Amino acid sequence: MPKTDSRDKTAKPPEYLAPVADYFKVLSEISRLQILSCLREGAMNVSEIGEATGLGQANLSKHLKMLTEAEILSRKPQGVAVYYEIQDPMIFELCELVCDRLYQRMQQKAEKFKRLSAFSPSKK
Amino acid sequence: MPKTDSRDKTAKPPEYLAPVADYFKVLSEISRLQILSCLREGAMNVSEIGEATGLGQANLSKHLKMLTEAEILSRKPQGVAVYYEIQDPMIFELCELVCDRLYQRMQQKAEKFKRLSAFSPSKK
DNA sequence: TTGTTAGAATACTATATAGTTATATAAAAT
DNA sequence: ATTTTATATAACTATATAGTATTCTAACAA
Repeated sequence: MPKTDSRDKTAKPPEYLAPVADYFKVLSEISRLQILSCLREGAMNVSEIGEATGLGQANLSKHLKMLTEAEILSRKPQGVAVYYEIQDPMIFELCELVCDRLYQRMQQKAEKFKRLSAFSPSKK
Repeated sequence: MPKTDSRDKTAKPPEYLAPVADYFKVLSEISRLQILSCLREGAMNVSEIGEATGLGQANLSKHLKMLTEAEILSRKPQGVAVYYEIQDPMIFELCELVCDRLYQRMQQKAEKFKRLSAFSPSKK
């Protein structure tokens, strides 16, 4: 019996990955991150979000729909206005993880640059 | 002096959100998640990844390039083959957070369905 | 009722990108 | 040197989607 690599080299079927990919896709657009960013402070109605982000009305409406369907935001009509608020704060965990990591990387690159740059005094 | 809402209603400038959006975008495609999924077990070369995922060679090569440029994978040529491996395991934290949450939601929906479905005995 | 306002929906355009085919490169084998 | 093999790159097509202009709906106000 030939000794073979015991790892499962077959990837998981893509169907199971689709919901995860879809979730990340919602978070992969600047406009939607802008919306989430300004809703951190609490609920806002569409007009307010529009002012805060500078997004056009129809465009904003579409993004809000996506975020709501992803169950990231919840939708609360109040008279003629509609308030949106964060329904799942986990997104901020995700964003912070990514932000922190990107920051670390920048720091590391800056450090490396400092150590190796041509005009720094070389360490002896 | 009018008492105004003290919240900062101005969203952060989009430039600062772009790197975060870009990062999530890398994780927002099934094919790339497939690649990451099968690299959990350790380094693999391109052919192996191709077999495991069923992705076409050129397509796979492009995805690997993206993942490498995002500093998620690292690239190790070995003779004529090129091995890729996870460089930043943080992605698995992210994926797990999302997976767990999606699972919770499904469970909650199942529970709700069970409690409310027309043919269950109604609680007295 | 009529008008006004907030938000959603529709239709359209422009751009980005996943996948594919074909070609290029470069290491190893002959 | 030539061939073979592994990977990368370039060119192309097809699809998805962000943004915008426009229309629709529904709540409230006059």
